[in-house]
Amino acid sequence: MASRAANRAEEKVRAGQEGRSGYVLENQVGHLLRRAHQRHTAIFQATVGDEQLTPLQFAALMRLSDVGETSQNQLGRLTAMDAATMQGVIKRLISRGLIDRRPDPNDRRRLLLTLSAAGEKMVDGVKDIGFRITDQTLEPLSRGERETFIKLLRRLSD
Amino acid sequence: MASRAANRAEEKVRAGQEGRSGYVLENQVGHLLRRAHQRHTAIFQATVGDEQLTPLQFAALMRLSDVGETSQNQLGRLTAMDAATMQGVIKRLISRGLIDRRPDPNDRRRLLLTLSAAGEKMVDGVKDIGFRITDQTLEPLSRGERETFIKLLRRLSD
DNA sequence: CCTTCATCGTTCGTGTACTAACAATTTAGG
DNA sequence: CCTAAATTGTTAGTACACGAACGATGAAGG
Repeated sequence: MASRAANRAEEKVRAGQEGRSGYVLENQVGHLLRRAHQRHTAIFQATVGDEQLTPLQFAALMRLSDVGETSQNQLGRLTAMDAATMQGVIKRLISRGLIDRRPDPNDRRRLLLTLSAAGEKMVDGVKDIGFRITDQTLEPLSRGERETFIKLLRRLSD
Repeated sequence: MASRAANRAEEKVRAGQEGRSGYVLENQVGHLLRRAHQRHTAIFQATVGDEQLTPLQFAALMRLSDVGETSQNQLGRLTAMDAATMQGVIKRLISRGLIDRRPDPNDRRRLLLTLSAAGEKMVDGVKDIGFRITDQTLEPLSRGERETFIKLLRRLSD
């Protein structure tokens, strides 16, 4: 085993007690948001299973299915992704044949995105999985708590 | 301007209405967690200012200040970081002279970490900033709502 | 017109985040 | 005691995340 001193510190930390600094990481929103997001990502990966979609790829596909044809930047805005991030996500989806891209005839700066046939099929297949993932993530809360939580969380994410 | 159709879709999405898929991204916890985390990170960067610390570097320093000397993996457990992630965070903190590292005399696999003098000074300087960041992140909520939110969030992050 | 300003998509650099594999240890069990 | 299992830290690979800078284009104004 490690050192006894370190173990004592670890137990103290697990119990949420403060150390020298008076700064308890477990009480800070940032830390909790990060951990909750980590947990959700793990659930996502496990539930989405064989489809091998990441959360962002999933969001982009669902959104594209909703709005039809759009430009890359616009899809980024609709999914809260940076233009640089979007670029990578789209690149991977195109290379997997789930999205088609063509130049906008009315604006030569733009690239218009649409779901390919395979993309449409993918969306149909995973739509329900999305709800299951949300359910599993919220599983520790009661029905009423879930509503409260979502309502508050939404106000912290605008 | 872009196409009218795309704009109509964008407005619809902003209003939280559903599209073809019946899957409203804005109602899914994962998406909201991601956005709230994004917002927090932005607040963190803006508030921490000149110190140039990232959230993870901040967490590692505060934790190390609490527990004193520990190994890398153990510090990772105490801050909810993967061993591979921890490795990178520590590498950067060492290269900035905020952390010292020495081999554990009782276990030759381990590396023991401590705050350097500069690290101690950094911790003293940024401790208060941490609370200010938490406050600013929770600013959209009332005092009672904040408590509720943290309590629920903690249950979703274990 | 034509010049200023904004937008589009890309690339680079830095920093999470996690899986998988690895060599070097240490620990546990027979 | 000795082998099998677990732990420690590292690396490689993939995927977000964002600031900053870029060239190309488009829009608005005088």
